[in-house]
Amino acid sequence: MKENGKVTIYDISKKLNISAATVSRALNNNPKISSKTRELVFAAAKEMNYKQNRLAQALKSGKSKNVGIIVPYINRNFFSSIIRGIEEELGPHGYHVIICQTHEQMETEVEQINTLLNTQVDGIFMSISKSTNNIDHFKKVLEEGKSLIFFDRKLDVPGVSSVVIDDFKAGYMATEHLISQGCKRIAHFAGDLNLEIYKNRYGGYIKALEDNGMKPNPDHVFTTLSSVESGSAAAAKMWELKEKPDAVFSASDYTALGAIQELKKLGVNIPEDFCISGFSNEPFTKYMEMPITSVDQTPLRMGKIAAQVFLEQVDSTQKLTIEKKVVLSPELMVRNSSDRSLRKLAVK
Amino acid sequence: MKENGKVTIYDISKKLNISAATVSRALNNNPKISSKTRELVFAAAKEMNYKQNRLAQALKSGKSKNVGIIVPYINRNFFSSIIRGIEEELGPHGYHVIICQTHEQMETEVEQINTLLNTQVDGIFMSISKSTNNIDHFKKVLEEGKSLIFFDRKLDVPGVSSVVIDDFKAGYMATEHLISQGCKRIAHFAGDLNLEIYKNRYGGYIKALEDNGMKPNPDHVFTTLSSVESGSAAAAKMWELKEKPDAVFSASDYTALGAIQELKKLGVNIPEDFCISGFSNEPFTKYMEMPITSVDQTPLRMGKIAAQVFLEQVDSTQKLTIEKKVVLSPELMVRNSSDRSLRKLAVK
DNA sequence: CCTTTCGCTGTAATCGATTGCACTAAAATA
DNA sequence: TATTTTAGTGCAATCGATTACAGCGAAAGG
Repeated sequence: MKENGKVTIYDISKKLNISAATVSRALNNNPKISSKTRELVFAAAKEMNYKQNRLAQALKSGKSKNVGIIVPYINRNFFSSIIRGIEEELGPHGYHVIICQTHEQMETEVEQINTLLNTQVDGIFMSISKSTNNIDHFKKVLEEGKSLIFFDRKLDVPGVSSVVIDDFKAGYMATEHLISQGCKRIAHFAGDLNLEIYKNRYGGYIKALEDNGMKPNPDHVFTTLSSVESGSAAAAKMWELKEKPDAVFSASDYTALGAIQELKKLGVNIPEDFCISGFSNEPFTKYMEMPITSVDQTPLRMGKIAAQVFLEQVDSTQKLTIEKKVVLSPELMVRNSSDRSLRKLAVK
Repeated sequence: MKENGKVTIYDISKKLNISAATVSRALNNNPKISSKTRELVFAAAKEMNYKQNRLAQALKSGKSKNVGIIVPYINRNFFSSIIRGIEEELGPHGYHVIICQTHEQMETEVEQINTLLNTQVDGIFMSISKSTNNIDHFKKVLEEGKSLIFFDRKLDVPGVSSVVIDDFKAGYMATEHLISQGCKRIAHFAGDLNLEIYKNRYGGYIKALEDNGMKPNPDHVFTTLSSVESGSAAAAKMWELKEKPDAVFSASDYTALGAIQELKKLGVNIPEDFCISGFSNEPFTKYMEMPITSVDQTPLRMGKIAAQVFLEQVDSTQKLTIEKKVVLSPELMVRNSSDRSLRKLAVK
């Protein structure tokens, strides 16, 4: 009782002179147990401060009620918001979330998956690392009968569900918005085009131009890393062009910020002479003196929906692999960096 | 072998016609096993794709190799960075981190602690919620022989280690910096003074004033919530004073930002007429057009050190409760919102 | 040649909870 | 009264890995 905080059903059974099986059944509200016994057991359990050992239960049942989440880095607003969404949706169902980071290394990713499987998680949520180019480790998860769910960054693996935003549409929306502001020569700061998400943003950008009768200009597309420095460098290069763009759709908020800083130095008026849209709706975008237009990926919602997909899968009795692909609609947050209507109103 | 991805040491023992005990010993490199057998076992394990079941091992050993982390919200840069630090330090030692959120509710906090204990975590890291006013649930953790470590927001509980920054010193440093910039009437935007951290920041502020021969003025202290709105409201009120302050040390970056926005509206020149320092070094502070001076709490380091304290405790064979209190030094990030030296140089 | 020692392996219990099956008494039915 | 239900419990195996203890064969010592 006072030993080490370790009270088991055996301790209860001894005290009550009944079998451990009866105690277990009583605690689980098994209808075969008389209400009298049940009450005795509950009273004793409370008095002795009994706590169920979830490890033992997990071992017996084969369900640990733990899920793993693997992301490149935890402390990125986008990822931590998704994690929050998953936790909030799964917590009430008795699940705990175990967090892992890959640091963008596929090697680490493989390792993390292995140890999560060893730990007997009931499922794995993840966003693949930039360097991931092989899907064997994902297949292993499925072979063990666990569900695997990709969010945001994914690869096509049969049997794996995914929750992503429509990056193509996002690119399209952002570009079209810039067009609606009267911009005629729209540039693009692209990310790593090997990643599906960046490819799609780029694709949406191109399509929006074409649909509006504008000819995409390869000189207006700059490959960048997701950093402020990379953004200002690209902006500087962009401004050396003979035919200068009058807007940029950036696949990252950081490059958008870098561009703004650089263009201000160059004396460009935003949004009068140049409009900018970023991507991700990072917290800082709305706090700037010149708030930055950006695409919100609704990470909290993404996390919650990924969790719901998982719950559907574990609840379903059918063993056959269900594969669900959810594509969420992004939301364009129009702000000063691209909103000319505010200025026009002010002029009136 | 192909059943359900479930290969156990028994499967290996059958295939090799040896006992499971031998397999277990071989896998654990027990010196009593002949190297010949060991090699056979390793070969078979690899071939059959054996994976150790950490649940079973945890149940037997009483060590789950899991730790819990409880924070108000995961998706706050400060907390997610601490979590990252803990994960990076503990991961290589074979630990997994389980994340929980309290949403600032003590009731949830108690619940989370209970389920973490049920899950047999080896230790718990946490930052208490704002509403926590009772320490019974913390005592329970110690009674079960698990180590408990507070980071940042703590309460004094015997036997509980903690890793915090020196908020008093931080308040002192920030205030003294403002004084060094020539400010004479320094205000303070305080947080909830029931929390130790805010009380200490306030204390450091007062002491710095006194040490510099300035008389603290109660009218210059405003209680705020950690939000932009609260900051601008406080700034507006502040500007109604007859004796207007010429600087503010804000206990939150968000209120600092709100103040900057409000003061700009009022036509105040920063930092020429008014200096501002925030607190937490939120990512946005350095991205602003007017980057905000702020106190960096070095959350990554805080997480890593908390993890080290934990490791020391589990490694120590002595059962006696070790209690370690680590106080880290904050770092003041001086930026434009309070740095007049830049302007003076420019004038020259 | 017999006994002791050492090296290696097997047996069985254990961690804590769950559950199919068997069993006992009381209640219902014939 | 004899027999069948039924309600309520207990027994024992199980999940997978670990480990104290026992045991066995071979080499070493007497």
